[in-house]
Amino acid sequence: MTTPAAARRARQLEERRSQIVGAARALAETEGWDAVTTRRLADAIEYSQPVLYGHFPQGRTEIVTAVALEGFEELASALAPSSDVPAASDVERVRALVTAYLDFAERHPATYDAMFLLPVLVPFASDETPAIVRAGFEAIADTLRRLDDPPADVPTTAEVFWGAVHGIVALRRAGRFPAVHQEERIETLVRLVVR
Amino acid sequence: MTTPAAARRARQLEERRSQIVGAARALAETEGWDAVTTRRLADAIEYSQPVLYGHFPQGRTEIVTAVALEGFEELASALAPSSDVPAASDVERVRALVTAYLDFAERHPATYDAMFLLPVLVPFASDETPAIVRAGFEAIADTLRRLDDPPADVPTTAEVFWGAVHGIVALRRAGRFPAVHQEERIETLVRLVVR
DNA sequence: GCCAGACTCTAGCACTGCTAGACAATCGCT
DNA sequence: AGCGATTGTCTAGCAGTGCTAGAGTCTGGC
Repeated sequence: MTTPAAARRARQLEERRSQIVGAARALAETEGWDAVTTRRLADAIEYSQPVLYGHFPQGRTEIVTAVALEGFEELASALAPSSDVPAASDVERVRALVTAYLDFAERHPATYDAMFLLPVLVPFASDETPAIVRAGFEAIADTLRRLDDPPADVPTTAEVFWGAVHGIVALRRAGRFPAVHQEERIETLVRLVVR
Repeated sequence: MTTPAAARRARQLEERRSQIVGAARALAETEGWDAVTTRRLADAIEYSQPVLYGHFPQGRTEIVTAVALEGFEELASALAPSSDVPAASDVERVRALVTAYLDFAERHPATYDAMFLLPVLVPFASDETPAIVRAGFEAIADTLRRLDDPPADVPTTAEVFWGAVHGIVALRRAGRFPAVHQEERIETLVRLVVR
């Protein structure tokens, strides 16, 4: 019994939901997550604050979560191509993977923070972990599996490798690393995994 | 012209300063940094809020910074022993380093956050970087230099290695890693660096 | 014992996330 | 077409945050 009016309303609701997520992400990328307040989000969508809670009953955290999930989707598609370039060598494939990851983190720093730093309502490392979130991990594991001399324990190696790349992003972003020498770091990391 | 009274006052001031830092750290470790509010800190030292700003003009961030600096001191002494166990093998020394680092992070999670996650008033990767902050990095670099087959570019390798260990801490702490398999991760990481 | 200066507190500002309750627009029905 | 109930939205406000101006008290050196 979905009347046309109800269908239109549902569409408008979905529209506005993605407006909220879009505004949150844009605001976070331009001014940082501290600037993403419920009042500014309400201003951005030209509604009052309580409207936000109609879409996201868990409040601000749930909005951050929505941005994070968008990010996981984009990261997965950014990493996917790296694993199946048939003509490439091991080193080239791993380098492509690392570069794609670091590029994503650098291009969308706030989104990356939502994915890996901020408190978020996604169950990680659990049975209910969304498939999209796993996809990035799988891309890393796949690349490792295709090495000429693959590691004995691929999942653990993938975790450690992922940690290493994330560590570079995190320490770099927090200013703990100098801005220069990023290429050397990439090359060093690649050579740790494949040789 | 320091009168006895002035000397006593200076001592009391120093005393109270470390009370503030101690209270901040204890509160952060037991209830998380969100619980470290200026009001609760004022309660802890039994003074009113403005007193905090007498000691730390830059406010809360400066207090977090003080905790971070304490942490860097402790991390440096935790890592120092690993590099100069003379009878040990490469693998043993690197494993000792990684284990000491991970132990520190696990025992003082909030302090670790202050050091590597939270915004802080320490200039990293600069000429004014405090010596204590550099010390941890030097411990890692030293261990690498003593390998039977040391890497060509020790500083860069130290950065990447540090990033890898930090990545494991960060992803584990944020719940992005499963709680188990930590030993396997350590062993995998050690074997990436020395073989 | 007095008085300047150091010290501390109260009270308040502007902001945060979030929500109860009043109000208005809209929809489905007769 | 117009009624009634539902849905949607807003205003106003709560309790909390970091931080600070200004009033008041206490203390040390003369």
